[in-house]
Amino acid sequence: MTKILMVEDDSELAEMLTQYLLKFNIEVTNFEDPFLGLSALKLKTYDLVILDLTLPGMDGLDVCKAILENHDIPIIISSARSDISDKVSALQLGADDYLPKPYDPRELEIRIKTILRRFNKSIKIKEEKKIFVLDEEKKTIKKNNLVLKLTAAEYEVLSLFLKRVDFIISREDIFEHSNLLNSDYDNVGSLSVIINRIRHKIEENTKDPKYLHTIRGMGYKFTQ
Amino acid sequence: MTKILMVEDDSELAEMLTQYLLKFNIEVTNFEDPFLGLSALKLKTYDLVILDLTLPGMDGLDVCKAILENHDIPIIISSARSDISDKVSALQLGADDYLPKPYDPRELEIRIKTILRRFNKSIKIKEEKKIFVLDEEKKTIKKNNLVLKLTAAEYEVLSLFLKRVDFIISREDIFEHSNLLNSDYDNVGSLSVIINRIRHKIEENTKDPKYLHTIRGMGYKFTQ
DNA sequence: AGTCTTGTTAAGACATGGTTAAGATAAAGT
DNA sequence: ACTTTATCTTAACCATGTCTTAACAAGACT
Repeated sequence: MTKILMVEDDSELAEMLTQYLLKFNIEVTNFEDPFLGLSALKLKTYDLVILDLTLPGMDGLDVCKAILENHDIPIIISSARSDISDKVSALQLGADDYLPKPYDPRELEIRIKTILRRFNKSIKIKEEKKIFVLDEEKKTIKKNNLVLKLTAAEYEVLSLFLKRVDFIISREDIFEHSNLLNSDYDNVGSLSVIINRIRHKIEENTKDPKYLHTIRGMGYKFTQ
Repeated sequence: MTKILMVEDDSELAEMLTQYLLKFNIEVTNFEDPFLGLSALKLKTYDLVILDLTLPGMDGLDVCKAILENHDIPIIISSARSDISDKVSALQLGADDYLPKPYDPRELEIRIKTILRRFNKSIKIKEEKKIFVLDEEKKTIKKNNLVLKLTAAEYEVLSLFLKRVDFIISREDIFEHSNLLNSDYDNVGSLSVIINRIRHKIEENTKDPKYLHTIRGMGYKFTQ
């Protein structure tokens, strides 16, 4: 379920939006006071913030700034002020979208989804730092920036896996693509020995491999 | 090319708009009679509908409703009636925009583009909402973006269900389409065991399945 | 000779698919 | 409402084929 923190002093509007977004499995928690909202952000994890700029007696842009400084979370600014400069400064500050009031709840819904999709992708990219790096020129494979000590045959096999991450590779395929290994398709036994040796060099727990998986009846599969 | 179906009884206005939009690679087909328009919608695929509310002798809102009930297509309402309640009910009904006549063709053009962009996005969101995704190349099935740990037989069966979502599949069919399972049509018992094992891997509550349903006397049915 | 690498073998660990039987559930009959 | 019957579920168990792995042998290179 998507959790949204809203800062909106118009409680009627807040209630309406909460009800509307609930239909799309989006849970909204509203805070009429921006400082309460800020402290709530520290206590719970939210996916997105909807922030009303036209707050009584204070500058919403300052709140926006405070949130961005302390949290890595997307923000949608909504505002009754039709001042174009507000829009510009909000986006410059790092807000993800700007909705001039009044707006259609569906519009808000769509923007939320768009932003979350975008945001989740960028999170994925962050996580996608590769653990294993193949250098074909130097004929080395690094794990966490450390060069693995591999024999020629082990390198051949592991590099094949690295070139086809997430794909199932049959034992036959491995023999075909490796000129080192004795290409008798019969000696499947020797391959599992090599796999075993690779595992001992790259896995923490050989019995429950994290990277080099056995796909029974089909072959092996490497996952980063 | 974008195809638009228009329902407008002012043929002069219709012709003007058609000419104008053609410049932007938008093809407009106009129907002066809304019922002709409705049946045309069933025959051809359009990207968007522009509907005039002020139709002679009938309520345009009913037409709007009829379209929305039968088609997943964005609608722009145009109307000479400056009644605010018309606008509200049109949008509540599910129309995407409301243009009071008279309007600038350029305005129409911008709205069309905005709506189509938005609509395409929301279609994408729908697609991304698929909980189960089958990757036949990698031989994996993901639930909520997480690869399920399935045995060969389990994969065979579940992938068959994913290819025929919402259809009832008989036990016999499952045996026919799976080369893994012992194809004695007698050992139906083993199949329910496999189904049971799949359920344990994909359902939260095995006793009350959300996805893999039993259709007593007929077989099973998978629902996303 | 000594070290390193690859292949062979065999024991046994393991996963998987099938079997069974008891129990749960739903539909039909009374 | 109740019993009966057919159907489906599910846990436990087993047979089987597959995979792992240690130990050793053979060869290659230094």
